[in-house]
Amino acid sequence: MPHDLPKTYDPAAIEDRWAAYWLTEKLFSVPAEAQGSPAPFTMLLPPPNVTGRLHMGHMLNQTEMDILARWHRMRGDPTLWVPGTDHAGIATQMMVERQLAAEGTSRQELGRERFVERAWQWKSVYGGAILDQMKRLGASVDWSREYFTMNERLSVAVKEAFVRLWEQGLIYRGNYIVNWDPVQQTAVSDLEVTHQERLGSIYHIRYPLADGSGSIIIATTRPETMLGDVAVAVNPDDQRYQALVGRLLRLPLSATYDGAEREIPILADSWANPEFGTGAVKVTPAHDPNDYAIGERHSLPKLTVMDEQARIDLPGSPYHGLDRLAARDRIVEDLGALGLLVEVKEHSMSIGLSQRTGAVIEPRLSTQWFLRIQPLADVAVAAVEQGDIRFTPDQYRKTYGEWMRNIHDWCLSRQLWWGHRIPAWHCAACAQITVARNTPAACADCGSNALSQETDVLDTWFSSGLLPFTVFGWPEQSPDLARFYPTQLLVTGFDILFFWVARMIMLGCWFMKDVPMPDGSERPLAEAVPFREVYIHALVRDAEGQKMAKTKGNVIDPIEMVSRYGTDAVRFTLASMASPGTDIAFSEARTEGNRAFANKIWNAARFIFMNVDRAAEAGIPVDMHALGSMPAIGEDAPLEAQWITSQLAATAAEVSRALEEYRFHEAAMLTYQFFWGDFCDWYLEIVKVRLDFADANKRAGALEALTTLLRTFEAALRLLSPFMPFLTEELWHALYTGAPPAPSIALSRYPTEQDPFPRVPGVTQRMKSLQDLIVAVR
RNA sequence: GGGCGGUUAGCUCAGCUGGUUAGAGCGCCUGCCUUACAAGCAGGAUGUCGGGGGUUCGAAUCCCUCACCGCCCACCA
Repeated sequence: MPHDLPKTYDPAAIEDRWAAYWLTEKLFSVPAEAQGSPAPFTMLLPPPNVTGRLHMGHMLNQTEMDILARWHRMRGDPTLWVPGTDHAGIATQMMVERQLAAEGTSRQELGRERFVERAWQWKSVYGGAILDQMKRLGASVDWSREYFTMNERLSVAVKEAFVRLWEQGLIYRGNYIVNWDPVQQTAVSDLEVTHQERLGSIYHIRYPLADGSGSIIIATTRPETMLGDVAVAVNPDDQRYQALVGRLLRLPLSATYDGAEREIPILADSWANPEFGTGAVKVTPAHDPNDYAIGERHSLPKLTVMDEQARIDLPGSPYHGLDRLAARDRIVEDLGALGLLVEVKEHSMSIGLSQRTGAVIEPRLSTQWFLRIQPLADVAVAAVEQGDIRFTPDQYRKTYGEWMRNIHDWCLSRQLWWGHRIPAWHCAACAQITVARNTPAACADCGSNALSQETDVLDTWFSSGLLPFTVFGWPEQSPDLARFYPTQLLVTGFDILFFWVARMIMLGCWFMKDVPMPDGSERPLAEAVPFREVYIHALVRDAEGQKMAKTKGNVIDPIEMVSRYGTDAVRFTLASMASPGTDIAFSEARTEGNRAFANKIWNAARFIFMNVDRAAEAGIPVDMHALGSMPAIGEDAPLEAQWITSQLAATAAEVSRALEEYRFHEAAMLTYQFFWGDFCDWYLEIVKVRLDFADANKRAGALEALTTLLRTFEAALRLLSPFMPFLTEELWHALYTGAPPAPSIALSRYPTEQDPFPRVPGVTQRMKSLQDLIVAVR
C-alpha cells in the first residue's frame, strides 16, 4: 500500500528506482516537431571530460541546470537539455599514457593507430561512468540526444567548420613562436599556460665587442638561451649605449658549436627597457616571444637550439643533449670560468607552466595552424554589446569584453594523437597543402597522389566551441537546428569563460549568421548567438572555504555525499548556497540539515496519509483526483486554511521571481521556510485539532480541513519538485496511491500565484495576531 | 602593471534596487519520547554588520579612504 511509508526517509530506497524510471520512460526527450508551440527552453550541458569522475563543481552545475530545466518544464515550456561528454585531448591522452606506463609500455611503442584504439576503450569505460553518475544525480536531460565530441556526426561538422574557415582565408599555417609543453611535446594556447610567481636568478653576462675595444653586459633569467642569440638590443634613447649601436659583439661560448665565436650586432629597439637590468637585452628569436618580435622588426635569423623535449640540440657542442636546466648550470659555470659572469641576483619572476602537465613552458618556434581571430572577435564583441547575449552576474560582461578586445590569433593545432585530425594533406611532390572535407585523391596543386594527412590534431576547444550548433545537426539544416537554436541559457563556471564560452560565442555567431532562419530570411545576430543568456557560477570549496585539491586531500566526492545523505539533500545544500557571484563552502553539517528537511517532508506525508486512511475508515474516502474540482478557499474557510493557501501562492510567486534571476539560494530558502516554518510548524499543528473523523458532528469540518491539507500538500510537492525531484516524485505518486494524473510530477504544473489558490488579502496580518497570541500563551 | 570580488552571530554564509526589534544552517543553553517526524517539538543566549570619514529624516545596504584576504588578466629580459 503506497500510504504505508517507513518512519524514516531512506533516499537510497527510492532514488535509483526513480532515476531508472525517468530514463526508461524517456520523460525528458523532446521531439523537434511541435511547430508553433511555445518557444523552447534549451540548454547545452557543459560536457564533462571523459577523464574520470564527476566532482562537486559538476554537481553544482547540474543541480542549477536541473532546477531551471524542471522549473521551465513545469511552467509549460518545451524544455530541452542536451547532455554529452568531451574527448578532452591532452587530458585524456595523458591518462591513457599513464595507464600504458603502468603496463610497462608507451604511446610510442604502440604507435598512433593502436594508441587511438586504447583511447577509445578508455572513453567507453570512463565516459560511461560519468554518464551513470549524471543519471544518479537525476539530471532531466534528453538522453536520446546525448553526444560525444568525437562522434562520427560531430567529426563531420568539425571538418566542415575547419574547411570553411580555411576557404574564408581565416586559417593559416606557419612557423611562429608558441607555448611549448616539453612533457606532452605539443603546442598549447595562451590560455593553457598558467603563470606562477617564483624566485629565480637573473644573470648579468658580459658580451665582448668583436674588436676587443670593450664589452656590453646583458641581463637574462634564461642564460641557456644565449646559445641561440642573434643580437643584443638597447633602447635608442639610452645614452649609455648610443655609441655602440651598429657595432658587433662576439657571442661567448658559441665557438663550442660554431667553430668560431659568432658575431652578433648591437641594435636599437624600443623594446629594451633602460630601467631594467643593464638596459641591454639579448635577442633569441627562436626561444622568446618578445625576441621573436624584435627579430621580425630587424630581419634577424631564428636559431633553434632546443629540441621538442627542451634539451639543447647543438650536435658537437658540450651542451648537446642536456636538459635546459642542466645546460643552464653548465653554461653559468663555463661563463664564470671565462670571467664573463658579472653578477647573479635573486629575481622574482612569473613563470609559465603547462596547465595540464605542470611542465615549465618553453617558448618555441614551430609550425602550427592558426585561426585569424579578429573578424570572429569583432562579431562576438558586438553580440554582447548589443545585448543579444546577457551575462549574470553582469561583471563578467566586462571581463569578457576586455579579453575579446585584446585577443590573439588562436593556435589550433596540437601535436597529439587523441583528437580531431586536421583535414589537410601534404603533397610529397610539390609540398603544397590540400585542405578538404574528404580524403583527396590527388594534390590540388600538382595532381600528385603522393599525399599524407597532417598529423596534428585540433585543440579540444575548437570542437567544443562548435557544440551549440553541431549538436543540432549543423551543417545540415536539420529540424533540430531550426527549432532549438539559439539555446536559451548556458550555465557554467568562470574558469572556462575564455576557453569555452568566448569561443562558442565567436564560432556560433560566425557560422550561424550564414544559416538562414527557418522562414528563409536572413539571420540577424540576435539569432546567430549560441545562447541568449549566460549564468556563471562560482567554485565549490570545502567547508573551510579552501579550494578543493587532491594535494590538500580535501576533495569531496559528490557521489559519496549522495550515497550518505541522498541526492535531494546534497542538491538542496548546493542550491541553498548558490548565490550569484559567491563561492560555495560546501558544508556537510548543512547537508545533514537538509537531509532532516527531506525527512520532515516525508513525515508530513506520513501524517497526511494517516489521516486520509482514518477518514476512509470512518467511511469518508477522499478521491485525490476530485480535489482539483473542489471550490477554492473562500472567506468562510478557517483562518489557517486561508492563510496557508495564501502563503503558498506568495511563495510560489517569489520562488519563480528568484529563479528568473538565478537566485537559487533564495528560491531554495523560500521553499524551506514555507514547508517547514509555515506548513509544518503552524498549519499542520492547527489543522490537527480539526481532523476528528470519529465525532460525527465534526466530520464535515474535518473533511474540509483534510481536503485543503491535501490540496496544499500536493501543490507544495510541486513547488519543491525542481529542488528535490526524487523525494517529491515518490510522495506525489504515493499521494495519488500509485495512479497519478501524469507519469511524473516533473510533467505536472508549477504552482503560480493564482494556481492552485488565489491569495486572500489581509490574511497574513490576521494570522500574525493569532501567532503572536499563541507564542505569548506558550 | 591593470581589473574584479570579499571582510555580517562560535563556524559556514544570506541580506536584491537604502526604511520598522540584522537572518539561515550547524553549534551552544533550558524544557519536552505531545500517537507525522528525537534527522523531532517548544523556548533561549550570542553580532559597536573590517577601521575611519561622508551623503541622507534614516546605511550592513550609496560615496570616499585605509587595512587585510582571495581571484582573473598581462610578452618586461
